[in-house]
Amino acid sequence: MNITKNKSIGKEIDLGLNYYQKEDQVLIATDCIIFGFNGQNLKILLIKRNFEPEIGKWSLIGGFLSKDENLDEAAARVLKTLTGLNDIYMEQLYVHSNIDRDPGQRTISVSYYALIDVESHNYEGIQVESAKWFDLKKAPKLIFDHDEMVKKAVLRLRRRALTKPIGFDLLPEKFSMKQLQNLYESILDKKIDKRNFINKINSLDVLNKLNEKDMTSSKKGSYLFQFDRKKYEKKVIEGFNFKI
Amino acid sequence: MNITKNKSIGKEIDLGLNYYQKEDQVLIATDCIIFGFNGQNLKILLIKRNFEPEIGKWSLIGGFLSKDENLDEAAARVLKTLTGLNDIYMEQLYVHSNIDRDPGQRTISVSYYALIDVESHNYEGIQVESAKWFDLKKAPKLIFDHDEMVKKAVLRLRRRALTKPIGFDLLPEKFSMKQLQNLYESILDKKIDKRNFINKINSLDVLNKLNEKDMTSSKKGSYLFQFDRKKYEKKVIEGFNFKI
DNA sequence: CCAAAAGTGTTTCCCATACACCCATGT
DNA sequence: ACATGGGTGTATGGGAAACACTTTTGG
Repeated sequence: MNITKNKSIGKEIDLGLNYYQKEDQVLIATDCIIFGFNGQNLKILLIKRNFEPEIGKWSLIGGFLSKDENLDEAAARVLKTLTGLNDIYMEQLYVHSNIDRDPGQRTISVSYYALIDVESHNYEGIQVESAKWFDLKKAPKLIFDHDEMVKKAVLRLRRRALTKPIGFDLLPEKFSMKQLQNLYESILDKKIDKRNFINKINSLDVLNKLNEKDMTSSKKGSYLFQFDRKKYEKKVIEGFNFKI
Repeated sequence: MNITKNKSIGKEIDLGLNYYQKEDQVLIATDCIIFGFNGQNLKILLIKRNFEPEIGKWSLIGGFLSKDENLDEAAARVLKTLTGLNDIYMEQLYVHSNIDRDPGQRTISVSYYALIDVESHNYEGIQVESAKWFDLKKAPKLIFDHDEMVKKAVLRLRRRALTKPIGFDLLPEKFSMKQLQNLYESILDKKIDKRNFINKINSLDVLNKLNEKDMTSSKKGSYLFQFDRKKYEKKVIEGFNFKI
């Protein structure tokens, strides 16, 4: 068998010349799973569609890839459009490509996920009125295959939390140990023993304890912590094993 | 700000009507990183391009997505075209989308990786003369961003080997413990203590020891093993922690 | 008899887990 | 005084890591 007779590879041979070029071109979308945290629960940012198809239903935010950008840039642009923010941590997740996933037309979507602190970006940041934070556990059903995207994102976030530190993007600059534990419990969807959690976090050595207390949560007040950026990023690179 | 004024989302509103549809459509390719194992070293299957651009250089096998299939199907078709085989384990890896990644035209490529046993598919399977197995460590420089794809695939395979059993697809049906250890050492790129490895594998309980020996490797001969499909697949689902 | 690969157990150490009481403060 | 959430340490068990000698047999 000669390679030039093969359809899948043959196309490339005729590059720039034949009908395949036009015929098989498709639209590329990117959809963003935006996770947030408010100190208590893991949240997800959704948008109510005010256009067809599926008008009135909830969906991830998304947009199409333009000729002049790569996917990372497209995802960042879409995120900026909605939240007004640059420099958000984003990671490519998965490509969804089923033929009829979008009933309107053949579209392939690359999902990205982002992590942000809800409080810092609630009113100033979110510029689209139809966008709303939902508790992850109480989120409505989404259009197309967006629920599947979210499911994959949750799994990825969970795995990430078990191998790299999480929180820099999801927590305010100063936070209590309890908030950090709430974050981990939300992501892993399980209760963690308080002492074991603190021991583990301390052994990671990525936090600086401040001489400041958060007095809103209790009468005694709870010490606030900060991530030590250098130590944190070192752990992001080398990773660890968070068995908890 | 109204969402309908937003570029990234606005496009969707005009669905089926405006120039964006044609303008921003692009070609979707899929490239396959095909890992093989011969009992000694981890291999990768490459193809020498006999067409432009980059004629004569080595590349991953790939092809374009058609209108009538999703990406998994496209990757399986491309693989079948080259190796003649169905039912190969494949996994989606990553999307590469830089604007100029393919100098010929704007193309976005979704990489997949596959695992196969080199011996079983060497002569019967590989039907393209210009395809060749390379030792992963001695592979030539590849075209475009294919080296980056391979790098990501190796990392993924490594992570997989640490959390799920590996070998069903990469080893012949019957294999020696030494071969399995060679496989792990190739993937993890480190020496493993023989006794610790055997203890670990035995504790996983996914192998059946046969009453057969491979007499080619030594005078004494080494016992052959088989994967117990059910136990193996159970471990694939539940995962484990292979610290080695 | 010797070279070459196969096969086999034990000890040590670290880390994950389980677990309960006192502290500080505002009301 | 008491209710509420904050903060702290230890004992146990299991799994990873380090480690060396005997067995088999073809040449």
